[in-house]
Amino acid sequence: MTRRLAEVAKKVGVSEATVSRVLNGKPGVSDATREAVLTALDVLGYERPTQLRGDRARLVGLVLPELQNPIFPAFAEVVGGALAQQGFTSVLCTRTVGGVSEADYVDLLLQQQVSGVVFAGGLYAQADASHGHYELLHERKLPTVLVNAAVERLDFPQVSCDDVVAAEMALGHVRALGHERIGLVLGPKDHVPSRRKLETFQAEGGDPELVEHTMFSLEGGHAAAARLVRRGVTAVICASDLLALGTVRAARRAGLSVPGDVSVVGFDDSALMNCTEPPLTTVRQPIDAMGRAVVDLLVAQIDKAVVPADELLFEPELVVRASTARPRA
Amino acid sequence: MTRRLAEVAKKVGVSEATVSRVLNGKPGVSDATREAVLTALDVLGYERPTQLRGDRARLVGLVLPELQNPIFPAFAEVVGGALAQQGFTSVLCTRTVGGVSEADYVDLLLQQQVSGVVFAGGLYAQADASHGHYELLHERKLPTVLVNAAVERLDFPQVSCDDVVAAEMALGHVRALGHERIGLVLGPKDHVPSRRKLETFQAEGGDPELVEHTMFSLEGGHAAAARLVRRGVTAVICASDLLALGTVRAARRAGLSVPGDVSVVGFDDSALMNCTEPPLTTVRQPIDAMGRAVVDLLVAQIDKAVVPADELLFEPELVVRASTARPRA
DNA sequence: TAAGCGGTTGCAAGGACTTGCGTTGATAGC
DNA sequence: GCTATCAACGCAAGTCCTTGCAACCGCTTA
Repeated sequence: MTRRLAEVAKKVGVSEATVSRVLNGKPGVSDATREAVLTALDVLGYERPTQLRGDRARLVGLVLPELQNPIFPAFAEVVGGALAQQGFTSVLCTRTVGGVSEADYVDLLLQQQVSGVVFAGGLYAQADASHGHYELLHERKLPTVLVNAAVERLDFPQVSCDDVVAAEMALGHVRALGHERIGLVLGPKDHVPSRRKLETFQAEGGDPELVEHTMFSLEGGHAAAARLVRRGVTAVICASDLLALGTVRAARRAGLSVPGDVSVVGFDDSALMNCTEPPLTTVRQPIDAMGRAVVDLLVAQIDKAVVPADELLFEPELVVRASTARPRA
Repeated sequence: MTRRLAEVAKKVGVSEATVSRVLNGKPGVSDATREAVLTALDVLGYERPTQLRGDRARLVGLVLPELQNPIFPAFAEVVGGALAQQGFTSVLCTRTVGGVSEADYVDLLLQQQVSGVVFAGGLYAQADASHGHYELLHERKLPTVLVNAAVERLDFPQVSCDDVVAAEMALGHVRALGHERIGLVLGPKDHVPSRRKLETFQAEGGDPELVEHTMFSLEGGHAAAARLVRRGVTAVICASDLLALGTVRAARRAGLSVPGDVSVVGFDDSALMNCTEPPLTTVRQPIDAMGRAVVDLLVAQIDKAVVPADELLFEPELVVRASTARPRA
């Protein structure tokens, strides 16, 4: 970058002093000259100083694990919209196959000078995964909010859907219908919300033999539920709607009808779940309220307010549709 | 920023020379010292030079209009995954209610020094909207690919699903079943893919009286289809799966069955459309192939290759499920 | 133990950038 | 037509940053 000022000055036909003033936003330069200098800077391939790029860089990182499950795009829309109203722009980062790790995204977001970061259903949810990058955020004092999981050691504010209540609701619903042999399809073993649902399931007397862990996808649900169906469950509670749809498919593949032979309960109430066959009974996460809480917590931190590193628990809501019914007598 | 080097040097306990070397990425500094200097820089609130932020800033902007329609998150996953394999990180930008405009996103992405931009179903699709920001991209010679629309005046490479073939397939399918009174539910009037479908519909002898424009949402489809149903159509072709689901709902609200009384054809074949009631007959966009083509075109541009500003047309595929049938005699 | 060697760091000269001040030129007022 | 005024800009001194060179340190080798 030797002789940057000299080169630009020569190109524009002004003195180095003038170029220097433009680059530092100093007064005493006409608009026309300022514009000419900046243009020459771009033409010559130099980078403009940050403050001249307009300081609209009010960016917030939004880190999601995937986009397949419709709950994540839906959540991104809620949070993105609420942030936009506060004058922030959200940058959506998704881990994809063969893609970028969460730690990489944290590096990236730090480099981009984001004002804050929101993690939803990310690695942090997996208790066994590396947490080094969270500590990095903590050191840098970057405003952060975690959604639907807990990292106990770190002091981040958290927003979650109450998994205990969710599991109780689902279990209570199918038991009230008369089911006794009830299966549970969960995400990976180190996924905290799944772990919490499992604990509640067992505390409420659910059969630990009828619990399956799998990946969060329709196919994963299919495989896990197939095992449960073979063991004669009459109801299956799932940790996501996609798992529930996989469960419906597994039951049908086994020649059973839903809800005639097997009742299925989902979790999330993501979009279109009232258009499915059968319309899915599910436990709704209040993502609107949660999203707004996330943004409030984040903006408060950005405004230097002291935010307690508590976990805000939101009450889910049971949405009864047509995938659950009384068991066959 | 007076005495930056001196201040940092004093804090770390080294000479200004060493700090200078670190800031310029020069060799001859131990890793420990380098780290200490960078940490001090952060602590003192100075900004790291761009090249030290890891030159992994191989960012690509991915601008989508919304995330409600599952086709957009799906597309984002395909493109994001393919980009990740090439070592790029995608930044997903979504316009949301009360949110950021496409022009704002372009500014933002330029500021973040992205390597390229992909627009899908964005403003550019709307022929009447402002295109100033596309010209800006063109001036800066920033690699850009447009998906599913045309901006004739600008020389951007484009990747699209062939709307002519899509409309012919859908129309041919319902006509082969014996339908004659066929409605068409499209997006906004200035949405280019909708416009192309309309032209094909008319060229193939479709009735212009049975065409409705609406917003791209389930509710929009419901409202538009309700008007068509009142006019006695026996089949409805829709410009997206969400519109099709809205159409199914409108038909049922009118006391008609699908496909018994009304056949419905969607467009996109987004996820879960085989789980709906009824499973939706739809025209599949080959988003995998399209996504890979987008990435190829973009990476070629980034690698300074000359890419023709053509429109690559991808053939859609008719997926017949259970929302279409012969009309009642 | 001393010499050799490679990696790390400070010194200081030289170069790049900044800034106070003076000059220029345009405009307006007398 | 003359001059006061002021914005815009260049000059050059001063400040800050960069870099070649040499000193230093720890390690290996004779």
